[in-house]
Amino acid sequence: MQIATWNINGVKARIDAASAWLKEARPDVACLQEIKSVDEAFPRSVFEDLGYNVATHGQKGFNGVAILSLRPMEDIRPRLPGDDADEQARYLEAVITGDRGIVRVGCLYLPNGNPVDSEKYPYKLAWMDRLIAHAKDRLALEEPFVLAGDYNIIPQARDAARPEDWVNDALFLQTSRDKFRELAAIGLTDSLRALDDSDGVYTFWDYQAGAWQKNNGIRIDHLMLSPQATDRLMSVRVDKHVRGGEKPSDHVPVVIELDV
DNA sequence: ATGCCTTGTCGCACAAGA
Repeated sequence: MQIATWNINGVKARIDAASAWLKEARPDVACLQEIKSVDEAFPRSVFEDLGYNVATHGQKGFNGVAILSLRPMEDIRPRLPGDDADEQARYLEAVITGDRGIVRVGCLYLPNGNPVDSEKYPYKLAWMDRLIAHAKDRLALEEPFVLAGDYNIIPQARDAARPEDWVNDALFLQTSRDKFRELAAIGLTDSLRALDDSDGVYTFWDYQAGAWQKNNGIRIDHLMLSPQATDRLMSVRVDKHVRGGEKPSDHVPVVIELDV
């Protein structure tokens, strides 16, 4: 089963690019972030016509996540537990049954956190604490579990073309990276690093200042795996060419293959 | 040091992103 994550930066603006990639890659599951759409306005039929079941957790104007799946989804749950007052649509979970068992997929859009001297940074850290708590609960189920999304975290200096540009940024601050390391410490494996130790692997290139042309990228989109999912990990790839396409998102898809 | 670009909301520019 191929499972992908992709921050599409607006579903309405990305209908053509998303359709083209889904036709080409045909992932079994695609976790989308920043749909920037309410549920009622999400162009479901575009994806249903491509054979996908659609689950959304949207919000007006900003944020919003969706899961597309060729197979039926069960136990669909929006919202990250731990703060009923949190209005931001950043988490959606579903269970999908493959030929050799189930996989639980969490689709997340972790807060950016900039500027770091604003309320946005403590919100990011608190959201990460809730994610760690939720991941612990899910790990206790001992299922194949994939936590896929835009983490807005550069894990290490080698995950940025110009790490010196990011030292005071919420994506690379030590406090942010330490919280990401906690996810690994409780038992989640970074699927890309499990199979690919090379430098220069990026998933985001800013629209500004010719970042794509200069390959000034960062790796912030991750698929983190429970031990039961890691045991089934066959491959991982970044579909970098998508960034050079027509009217692209500033992120590209990351795709894993699990033997489930 | 800041903006560089892109998106969505309705706006007659602005917030937010990373």
